[in-house]
Amino acid sequence: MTEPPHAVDPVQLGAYFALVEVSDLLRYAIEQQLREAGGLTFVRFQILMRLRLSPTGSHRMTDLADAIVHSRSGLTYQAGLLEKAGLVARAPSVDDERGVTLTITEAGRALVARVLPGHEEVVGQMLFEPLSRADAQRLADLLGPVRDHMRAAPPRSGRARRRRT
Amino acid sequence: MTEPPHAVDPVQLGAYFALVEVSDLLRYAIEQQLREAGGLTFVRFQILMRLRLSPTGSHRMTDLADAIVHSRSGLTYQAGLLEKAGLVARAPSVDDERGVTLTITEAGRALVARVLPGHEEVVGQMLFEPLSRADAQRLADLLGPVRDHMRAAPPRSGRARRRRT
DNA sequence: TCTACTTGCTTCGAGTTCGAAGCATAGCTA
DNA sequence: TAGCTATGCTTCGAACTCGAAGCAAGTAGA
Repeated sequence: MTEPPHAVDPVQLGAYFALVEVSDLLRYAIEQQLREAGGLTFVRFQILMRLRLSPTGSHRMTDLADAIVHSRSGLTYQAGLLEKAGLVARAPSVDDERGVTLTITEAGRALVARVLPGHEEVVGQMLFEPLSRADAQRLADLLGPVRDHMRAAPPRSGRARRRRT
Repeated sequence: MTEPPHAVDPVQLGAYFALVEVSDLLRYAIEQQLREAGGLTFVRFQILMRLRLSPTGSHRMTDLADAIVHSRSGLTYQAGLLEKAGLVARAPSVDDERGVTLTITEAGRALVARVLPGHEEVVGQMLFEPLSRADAQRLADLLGPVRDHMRAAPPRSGRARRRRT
């Protein structure tokens, strides 16, 4: 006799609830700050950040969608808005005519530079004020492997993972 | 001379990014399961769960909105859907004529009972498979205080917190 | 190289979210 | 108790999200 495969015990339940609440509250606070500071949403901010962190300042649409855990159609929409605002440039990918490569513009970099300090302040206050440096390290050590596991594992047993459209 | 008040160091950044990714990936997996198992969204599931966990099976709208970190207008919308589906009942609060109390119905309880095993399985697989029991305890111990801090603290220095509408 | 399958992105429609504004009830202060 | 402010919820419009379907370009096998 073995245990049911993936029952959730009370401790796990507490961790799960706390995780959901913390991420929702954090996201809400972040959205407020970004909106006041630069008229950005969190999704758009994440796109700009990912582009900015890239050495080339660019990413393919699909890679970006996976990175920020967003549907491809939703990313198309957001890319359109960012392009219209002059914050990114869209161009067909060089090696694959189907692909679209997004590149952050100077205006995009400037906007990120403008909102980033306030963003860090919110994250610092909301998430890290109650955590010591060692706590932050522990949190990263716990969640890093979880993220890798989630990215690797097929979400439902057996069946193939459907990619988002 | 003191440090900048809330700069984010690389370790914190890693924890922050992992937290955002983990919660997004988890939410996506949960949404899939709930939809397949019972035509529910995560928001509706959270509402039903909160009601079910209450001794009375009821909650006021505002309390519910705060609990699940949702706008009041959004909750009104969802409550309407749940009521139409016969999963909750809406009634004016007894002690405050303005208030609305949501109560889970038997059909609501039945639906929760039906989708909960699969839900726990997804959470167990996605979130807790890479974590030992001690890890889960550590995660809860880290995130619990963070949640309490977020719920207590005014999000922006000085200014009064605007409540969601 | 023709055909069939895959992949990358966009378009589309339906559903969901939010904040602002509106309305009704409560509560407080003079 | 009259009037002011605060609170609880809903309505409304605009914005955003998703999956399905569609189209174009790559890829692999005969």
